[in-house]
Amino acid sequence: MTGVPEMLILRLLAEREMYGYELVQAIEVATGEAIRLGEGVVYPVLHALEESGCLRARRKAVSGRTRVYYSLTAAGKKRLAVVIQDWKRIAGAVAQVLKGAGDAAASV
Amino acid sequence: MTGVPEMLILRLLAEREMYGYELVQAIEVATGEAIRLGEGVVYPVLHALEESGCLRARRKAVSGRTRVYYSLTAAGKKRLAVVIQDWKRIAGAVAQVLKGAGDAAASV
DNA sequence: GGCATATACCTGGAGGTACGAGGTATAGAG
DNA sequence: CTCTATACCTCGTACCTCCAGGTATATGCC
Repeated sequence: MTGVPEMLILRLLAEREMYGYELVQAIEVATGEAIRLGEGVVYPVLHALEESGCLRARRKAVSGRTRVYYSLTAAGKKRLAVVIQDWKRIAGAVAQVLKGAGDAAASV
Repeated sequence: MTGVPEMLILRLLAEREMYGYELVQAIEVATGEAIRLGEGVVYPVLHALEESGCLRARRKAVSGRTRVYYSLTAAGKKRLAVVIQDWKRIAGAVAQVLKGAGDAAASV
C-alpha cells in the first residue's frame, strides 16, 4: 500500500544526481515540511534501490569528506513510472471515497 | 505513513452501519476496483478500532446467520477527522513533488 | 589546543501494516 | 448431497518505517 519514501527519492533523483544527506533536506523543502524522512529511512531505501538496479552510485570527494551521489538507471525510471501510477490509482480511489456521497469532512 | 484501510473503513461507516463482509465489497465498489482489501485486512482493523473505542459493534441475526454491524462512536468521528487530515497533508505534499519543476510522468 | 556543531555516512532493533492462506459454519442452488 | 456464496475469524509472514545509536571529518569558537 505504501512506498512513499521510495517514490519521493526516485522522483527527486529523476531531476538531478543527489547524495543521501542532501535528499533528506531536499524532501523536507520540496514538501514544505509536510514530510520529513530521517536518515534511517533514506539510506536503507537508497541501498535497496541500488541493489535492485534502479540507482547507480558514484563516490565523490568533496572538501575532505566523501559523498555518494545517486542517479537513476533505466530500470529506475521504469520503476518510478510504476510507483507513480500505483500511487495515482490509490490516491484517486481514496479521494473518491472521501468525497463520497456523504457529508463529513469533505473539504479542507 | 499509511493507514489507508483504516481510513476507508471509518469513512464508509460514517455514512451507515455495515458489517465486515459487506465492507470488503463496499470498498471494492466505492473505489472502482482500484482498492481491494481482503477479509484478512478488514477484520483485524475492525477489531482494533472497536478495541480503541472508535467503533461500536452490534450483533444481528439475519436469515440464520449472524452479522456484526459496526458504527462510529464519537471517538471514531474524531479519529476519522485526524486520519483524513494526515492523508491530505501527505497526498498534497506528494502531488507537489510529483508535479515538481520536472518532466517525467507529470500527468495521467 | 579543545569542544561543539554541521556534514556525511551507516546499522540495528522495534513496532506496526498489510496480506495470503487457512479454518469454521449456515443457507440456498443445482 | 454437493457446491457455492455468505459470514465470521486467526495465524504467520513479510515488509515498511522509524528512532536511536555509532563512526568520522571539517569548521568555527573560546
